Amino acid sequence: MSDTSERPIRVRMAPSPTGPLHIGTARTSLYNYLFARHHGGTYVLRVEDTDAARSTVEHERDIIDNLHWLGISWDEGPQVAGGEDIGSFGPYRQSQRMELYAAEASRLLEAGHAYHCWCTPEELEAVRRQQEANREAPRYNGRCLRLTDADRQQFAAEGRRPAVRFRVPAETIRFDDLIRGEVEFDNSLLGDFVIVRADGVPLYHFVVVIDDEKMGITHVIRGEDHLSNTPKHIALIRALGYAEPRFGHIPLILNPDRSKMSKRKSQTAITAFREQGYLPEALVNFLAFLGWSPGTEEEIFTLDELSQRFDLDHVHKAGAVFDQDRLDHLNGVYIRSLTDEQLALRLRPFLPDALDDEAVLRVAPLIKERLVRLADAAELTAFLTESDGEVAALYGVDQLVPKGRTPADAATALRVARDTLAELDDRDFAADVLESRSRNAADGLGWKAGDFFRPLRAAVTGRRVSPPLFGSMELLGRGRVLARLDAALDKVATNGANA
RNA sequence: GCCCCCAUCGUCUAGAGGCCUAGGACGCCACCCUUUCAAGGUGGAGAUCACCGGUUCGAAUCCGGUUGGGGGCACCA
Repeated sequence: MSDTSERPIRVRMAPSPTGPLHIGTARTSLYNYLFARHHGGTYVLRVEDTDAARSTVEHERDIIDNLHWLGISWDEGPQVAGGEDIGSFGPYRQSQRMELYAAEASRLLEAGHAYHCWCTPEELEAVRRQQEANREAPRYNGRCLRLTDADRQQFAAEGRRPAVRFRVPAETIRFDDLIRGEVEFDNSLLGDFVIVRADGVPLYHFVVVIDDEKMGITHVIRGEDHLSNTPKHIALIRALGYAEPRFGHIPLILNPDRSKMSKRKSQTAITAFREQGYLPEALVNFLAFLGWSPGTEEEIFTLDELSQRFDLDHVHKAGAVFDQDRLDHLNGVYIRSLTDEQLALRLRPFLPDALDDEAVLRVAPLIKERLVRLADAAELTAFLTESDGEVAALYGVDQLVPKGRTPADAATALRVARDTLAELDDRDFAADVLESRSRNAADGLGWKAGDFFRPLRAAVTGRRVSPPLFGSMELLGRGRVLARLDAALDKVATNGANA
C-alpha cells in the first residue's frame, strides 16, 4: 500500500446530474474546496453521469451554475460551452470514460476478482424477499459463482446478458478516517456486488474508485452516508492495485426530524434558495457552520476567511439540523452590510421592470433593514407598482380600524392626514414635513401614535409586511397617496355604516 | 434483521481533566430607542452536558455498558 501523505493534495467533488444542485452536495463541495484552498491543493470537478437514463445536461448546468454562484471554483473540470477540458486528468465526465471502466472490469474478470452473474432482477428480488422473511441480511447469495460452463451457455442461449460482480474478499477492513478515527468493518458480511450492469453500464462504487485513482485524488471527503460503503471501495482499490486515499466522512445535514435531509421533507435545491433571494455569501457562511466551527465564538466569515480557517479537526461527527431561522438571520446580516448601490444591484432581478433603476436605488435604503430575502422586496414595494384599485382591494376595514377604536375614529385619522397632506403642495411634499405634521395632528387629538398611524399605513401600502410609512408615501407621490386616502375613507364610511 | 457512526439549551455550536455554579449565536419573552414597521441596545427564560457504572484528589471532557437517534446493506449515486 502506497503512502498518500507524500503526494500533492488533490481533492474532488463528484456531483451526479440526476437532479439540481442539492444543499448537501453544495456543503460537501464547499468543505472540499475549503480543504483544497487551505492546504494549497488542487480541486477537481468530476461529473458522475454514468446513469444516462437519469442524468440530464440541464441538471449539469444547474449544478455548475450554482456552484459558481456560491463562489466555489475548481482547478480542473469538464469543458463547458464547447471549450476544452481544464486539466490533464480528463475527460472529467464519466460518460466519456467508459472504455477505461470496461478495461478495468476485464482486468478484474481475468484476475478472478470478479465474475459474470446471470441472475435476472426477478430472481434477485425473490432471493432478497426470502432473506427478509428469514430475517437474514439482504445480500447476494453467490449463485453464479458456482455455475458450470453448461449453465452459462444455457443462459446465453436464453438471451440473458451477464452483469459483472466483484468478488468481495472475506477480510476485515480497517482505515483511519480523517474525521472519525479508526473504523473497522468485516467484509465477510458483504455480498458480492455488481460493478457493471448487464447492459454494460459501470456502477458507482466501481467508477468512483477508478476515477479517484486515475485522477490522483489523495483525500476523499464526502458525506457520512458513504462511511459504510468505504470498505467496498477499499476492497476494490486493493484488487485493482491502486493507492489508497485518505477518507474523511462529514456529518449529514438533517431534516427537522433528524433524518437525512431530503427533497420530500425540506427545500434542498440551491436554485430555490437563490430564487428566494438568499445571498451566496450568507448561504456559504451558513453551510460552513453546519458541521464545522472555527473553535471560537466568531461566526461571520467570507469564503476567503473560511479558506484560511477551515480544518478537518473542527469538523463535527454528529449530524446538523438545517435551521431556516438561522439562515434568514444571516441573510439579513449580509443584506444590511451591503451599500445602497450594492443592494440595488442585487435587488434588480427581484423587482418588476416597471420600477426603473433609479426607483430601485431609492427603494433600497428604505427596505434594507427589514429585508430577509431579496425576493421579499417585491412584496415590500408592491404598493409602488400596483394600481390604486388593486391596492384598495388588499385591505379590509378591520385593518383600517385599530383595536379599541371605531370606524369613525379611523375616519377621523384618515381625514386629518388627508387634510394635512392637502395643505402641502408638490414642492413641500417630503417625508419629514409630512411626518411632523402628522405627529402634531395625532398629538392634537390626544391619540396614541399607533392608533393614528395604523389606518394610514393600511390605506397607503395595503400591506401586512410594512415598509416605513413616510418613506413609502414619498415614493408614491402626493397625488396617489391622496387618492388612496380617499378610497380608504369611502371604505370606512360605507362599511362602518353597515356595521 | 445485520453492520457502522453519533449523543452539550428547541436549533447551530464553544468546550480536547480543574479557567464550567457550562460560554456565544438563532429563535422566544421583557424593557429601551423610534410617537409607525424594522434594525439596534439592554436584560431574561432555556442544558442536573442522554442514562448507568468505572478511572481520577477532581469528568461535559478518559474507559465500559445501556438507551436513543442516524446511516448503510440496489443491475441509484
